[in-house]
Order: sequence, then structure tokens, then C-alpha cells
Amino acid sequence: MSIDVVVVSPLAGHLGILGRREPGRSRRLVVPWGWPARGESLEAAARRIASEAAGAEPRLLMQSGTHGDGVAHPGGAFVSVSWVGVLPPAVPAPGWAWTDARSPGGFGPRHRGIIAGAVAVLRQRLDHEPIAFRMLPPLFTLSELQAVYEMLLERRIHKASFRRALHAAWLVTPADEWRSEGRGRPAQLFRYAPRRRRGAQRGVRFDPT
Amino acid sequence: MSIDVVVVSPLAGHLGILGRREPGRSRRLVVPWGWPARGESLEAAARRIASEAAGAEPRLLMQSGTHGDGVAHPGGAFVSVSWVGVLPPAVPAPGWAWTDARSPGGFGPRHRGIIAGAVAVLRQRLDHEPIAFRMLPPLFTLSELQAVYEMLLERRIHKASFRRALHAAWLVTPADEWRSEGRGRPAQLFRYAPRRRRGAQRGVRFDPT
DNA sequence: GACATTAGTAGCAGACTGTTACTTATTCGC
DNA sequence: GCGAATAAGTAACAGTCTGCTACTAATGTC
Repeated sequence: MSIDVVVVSPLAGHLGILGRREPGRSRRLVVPWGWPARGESLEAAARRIASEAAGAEPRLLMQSGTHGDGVAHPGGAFVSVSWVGVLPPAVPAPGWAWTDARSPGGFGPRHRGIIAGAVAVLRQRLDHEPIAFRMLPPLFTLSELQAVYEMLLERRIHKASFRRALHAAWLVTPADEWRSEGRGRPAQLFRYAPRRRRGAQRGVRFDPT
Repeated sequence: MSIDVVVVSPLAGHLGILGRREPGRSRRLVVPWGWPARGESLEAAARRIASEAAGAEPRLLMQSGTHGDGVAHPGGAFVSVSWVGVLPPAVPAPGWAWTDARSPGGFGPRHRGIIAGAVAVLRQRLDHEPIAFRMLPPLFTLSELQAVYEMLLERRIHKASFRRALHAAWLVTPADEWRSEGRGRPAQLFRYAPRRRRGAQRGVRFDPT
């Protein structure tokens, strides 16, 4: 039973996932994977595997499914427990590189399924877990945050609506710093700092997939 | 590696899950579980295990997580791939009985965690998957449907708002039948029949958990 | 036939969303 | 310096959605 981790980070304009070609193996890309050590919990193994490839600890790690339906795994495992980890952009460990999450064609069939499942989990839980915030450094601009949301949702969001909803949820506090990004007005920096809430749930949603 | 299935169905006033005391084992309750057969996919194994205990095929079956962190499994498995299946109320197979999902105290620690995860998955995906509909027979009243939503969400819903949102989503069509439930006006029967849609997604939600 | 009980709907007030249009603050080119 | 270009950030309006109250409708019970 293998542990496979899809490590996701926002690059310029698209989401990136970590991949590499295994030394002396095939020409297929693989995501970070390995076997759990004796006495190691599944989550600890996933964290270790992700960290070794990314060169840094994932800031958020979630299980994204277990695959075992005869599709070949690079290590020959019958079953793969797959995880998705997110972290801010970073230089990966030697051998690993960021690839565009929207075109996973270089990966093998098992890993393509795992990547699709990982991205689906990120999208599903985006409104309940601080996924986008964990993809950014502690201080970020609201435009950066919006860009991450747009990558994850794969659709454009209106600036005013986004900020209005964000502030209504009391999820960020402004820092007393501004960052100038070349031309244009400097953007204020914010910090993820969820305050109070746990408000009464509103209505029922019927969104057939 | 075991396969464990939490089988859920709406009983009078609360959700029920299938459990039994294993013959000559311990006094702990267990959910349906087993080992995948050679060449059997994980989903096929889960479907088989659920059907044998429930006496009927689950109408919806979803993976709900994989547990393996040292907590004891009744079969001694290190890792358990857990699933959640739903179906309309039915008489279970001999030996199995419905127990209240809200008080899983009779189960062992591993199964308590699995049950909590299963219920969380049901709640999370309630707005994207026809979970409530698969817990009801093909013809049902809107009051029955609302009762299932209330069990799953563990909160009361306002009747008018519920029906307005339901009809706006074009998920049900009325049958030309009415059912009288003792006293009170007879209720019209409906059928799950999602039509068109796939509408443009609305805004961004920020709901810290 | 009055009453209790459940199904189902109309309509209002307030909240939320999408959008346009604006103001503010900076760099670039001259 | 000074206007143009660019990006951040806000105000405000109109349309939509939600929570709620209050109602009507249809049946069984006494």
C-alpha cells in the first residue's frame, strides 16, 4: 500500500503540482510517493513524503481518497492512499519540479486519477478550510488571495464582491504594511486571522454536480 | 487492509446506521466490514459488504476516508478503507440492526471514528450529491424529504424556504398521486428527476468550519 | 359541524450578489 | 514636473435570494 501526495502551490497564472521522472524508471512523471514506515501513521508518512519533495512542510494536508481498482501504480502497489498538501510557492527539492495542474498528461494513469481527485477535494472544501490562505505566505495582498481563488475555482471573480464577502466573514486583518508591485497603487498586506463567527447556517443549497 | 461500510438510512426521527455484535467476539458493536477478495476493486468489495448486511443494494456509495493510526480495528487490520452507503429504510439481514447514528457509543474506537467521518462526508456533499433522495423510496412527499435534510443537517429548516429552493433547482417532478398519513391534508408525491441546470456558480463562500 | 392537524402558498422585509462607476495612489514616458 | 497608464480600493444601485409570518386547503376526530 503506497502513500501518494499531490503537492499544490500557486504559480504565475495557474496551480502547480510537484512531479519528477523517477531515476532509471520510465518516462512518466510521478507525484511524491512512498511506503509508510513501521509504526508510522498514514498522515505522518504523507507529511514526510511531501516535505522531502517540496523542501518544506506542507501548510495543510488532507486525505483525498484511496485508489485501488487495477490501474497500475508506479511502485506496483495495489492500493494507494492519496493525499493533497498545499504550501506557498517554494523551490522544490532537487529532482522535483512544478508542473501545470491543468495538464497532467505527463503522469501515468493512476496518478492522473489521483491528481483529479486531489483538485476536486481542494475545490470542494475551499469554503470550509483555509486552503487558499495556506497557499500564500503569512502576509499577502487581497489581489493575490483573489488570484488563488480564481485558480482553484477556474473562473473569474468580481473584485468588489470578493472583498465584501471576505470582510463579512472576518477572516483577515490588515497589517500596517503596503507592497508596491511595479506600477499602480500599492496594495495593503493582510494576515489570515479568523475571528469569532460560527454563525447560524443559512438555507439549504441544491447544487447538482 | 479492511473495508468498512457505514450504512445509513432515515428512521423515525433520526438517522440509523447498521451494526451488530459479532458472534463470539466482543460486546462491541461493529459496522459491516470485510476483506476485499482477489481481483475485486475496493468499491465492489464495499458494495458487496454493504449489501450483505443491509439485505439490499445501497442506492449511493461513497468513499469516506482511510483510517490507519494505530487505533484498533475489530479484525486486526492496520488500515481501514471506509465507505458510506445510503438506502431507504429496509429490514436488515439477520443479525444486523439499526442503531441511532447520534449515539455511536456502543462501537469500538476505530468504528466511532469511521462513523464520524461518514456522517461528515454526508453533510459535506449533501448539496452536490442526491444523498437525501437516495435515502427515500422513488416516490416521496416533500415533508419526508425535508425531514431527511433536517436529520442530516441536525437543524430545523423552514418549510416555505425549503420548497422554494428545491423547486428553483428543478430537482423533483410531482407525480399525480397523493398520500394520506392519518390526519391532515394528504401530501402530493414527488419523484427525483433533476432537469437541466449546471448553472453559473454564484459568488464565493467563506464559511470557516 | 367545530376543531385539530398537516400540506402548501403568498408576500413582505431584510440580506446578499453582480455590476458599473468612481476615487486613490503609484510608476512610466516625455 | 506632468499627464497617461495601471492597479488598489470603495460606493451605490438593482435584482435576487432568504427568513418569516400569515394565510388557504384538505383531511380525520370528536
